[in-house]
Amino acid sequence: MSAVSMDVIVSLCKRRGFVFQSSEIYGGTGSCWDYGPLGVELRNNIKRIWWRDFVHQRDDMVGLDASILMHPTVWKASGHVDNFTDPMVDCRECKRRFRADQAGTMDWTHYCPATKGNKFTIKGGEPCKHCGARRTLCPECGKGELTAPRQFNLMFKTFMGPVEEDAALTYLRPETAQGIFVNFDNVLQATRRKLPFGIAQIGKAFRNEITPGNFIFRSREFEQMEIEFFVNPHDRLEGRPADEAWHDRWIADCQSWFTRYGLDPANVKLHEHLGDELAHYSKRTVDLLYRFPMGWNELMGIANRTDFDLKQHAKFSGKSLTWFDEERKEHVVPFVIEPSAGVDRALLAFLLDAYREEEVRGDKRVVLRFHSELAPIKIAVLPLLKKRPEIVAAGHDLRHRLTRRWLTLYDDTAAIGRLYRRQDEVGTPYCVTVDVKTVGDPEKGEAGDGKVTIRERDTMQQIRVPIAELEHVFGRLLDAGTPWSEVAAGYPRAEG
RNA sequence: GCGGGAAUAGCUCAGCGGUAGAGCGCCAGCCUUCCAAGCUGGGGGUCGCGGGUUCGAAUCCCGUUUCCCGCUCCA
Repeated sequence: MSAVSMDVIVSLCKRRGFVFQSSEIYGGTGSCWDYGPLGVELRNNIKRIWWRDFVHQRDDMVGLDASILMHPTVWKASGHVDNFTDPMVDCRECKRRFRADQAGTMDWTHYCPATKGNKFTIKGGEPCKHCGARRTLCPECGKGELTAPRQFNLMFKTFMGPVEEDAALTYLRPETAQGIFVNFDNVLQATRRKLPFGIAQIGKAFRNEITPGNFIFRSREFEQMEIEFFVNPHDRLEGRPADEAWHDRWIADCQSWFTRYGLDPANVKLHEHLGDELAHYSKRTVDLLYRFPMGWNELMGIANRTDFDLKQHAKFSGKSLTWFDEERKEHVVPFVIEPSAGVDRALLAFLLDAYREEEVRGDKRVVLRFHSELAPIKIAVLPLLKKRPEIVAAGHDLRHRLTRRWLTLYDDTAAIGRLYRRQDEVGTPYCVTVDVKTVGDPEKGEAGDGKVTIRERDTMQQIRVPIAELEHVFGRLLDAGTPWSEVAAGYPRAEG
């Protein structure tokens, strides 16, 4: 289990402006959430580094931003209209709920009239050996009748066109993937790519989940970061079919991405989908699970979708969706490896994993130990004394200079200890403090030394740095990723 | 959908028939030269919503909405 409960995180998120419940003044809704001033920064940081690491810094990836509303046939071709549903039945007695398609094949409990009502558990869809009856009642309790199957379609219907009766019925996309598949040929033509290559997209998706909940873990409107990586299945790589080898590479890359930005490896594990769990299109799917407060749950999935989607769209559209292999002189329908991550789930995992309660001089300190790339605010400029106009002016000046490169905040509304704790609680990695020595004291005829104190969040160590070197120092810390200990070693410690 | 719990200040909660409270946080001022110090003052809630009972309802009753936990489900 994560060390922190969900309630504590939900409360912190609201109090400090990370996440608000949608439409809260109207009573709210558990299936949608709004990101506040800090939440939107955190969220943008996650998306930015994901895009940077998986799109910009690789030479086999390009990006895409497809529209949310698409031609309705897309969803017929993809299988969502037919398959993105779960007919459910409920037992009237024991209230358990089953998927209608599974209820008939489950082991079932039977009170056999031929044996004076003895209780048997009978395999799968088989009849009773004694009386020959087949299951008619609840497979679990054997007593209750089942309700008629109810259809849940998890896609949001909507109408394209202002007059509802005349408008085309379509759907809010339930995944961003299809926008990539239908643009496969466009991207291929526009970028002259060769296999293997990938197309990435970040965007909103919508699902009418039966049971939304667990804060932002499962909501009806969420954002995905998806990659469709196209591979020639006839190629061999590392002695294996290329799609299988690439699948393993992507699993490893995704896992290390999450741990690189802060998730404790002990809180992350892989889950291999077996048999029934596999989606209808998938050859193999591996989930990356995170240890959320409610248990191990899916952070992202990495699926081998084979050539299913491109073939479906070729069939429904009548367009050829192939890549021409110059070496083998043949048209190939690529296989697709799909790493699909949820922005909101990533954000939640990073938040949970960063959260610490520490004891400092007998007081509790709440600190979010975000990776500095994730931290919403990178630097806080704090004056030690706010009644000295020179200090305040110097602080504002620093703030404006630094914020050209890093999101920086100025705060002078409390004593320094409280200001530090406020920044700790939202994960700001560095604070810069301006004091009397910085600006000097004209009354005593003392000149300022032009130095400020930098305080690091996790160690609470402080160093004294000339203002002229601040941008260089933060460049090393925040852009180059130089460890604090190494940077701090070059400057005198300030008293704490 | 089912079962259970809950809804009172920004947060955590007390109050359970008789003028809405505490702690923390927030704001202003005083003080203060580096880790939630102190003092003074302040803002902020028609007690989820709608009915009912009552002289009087945050409190009792009914309904409703939302949230949480469990079942179920999850590309």
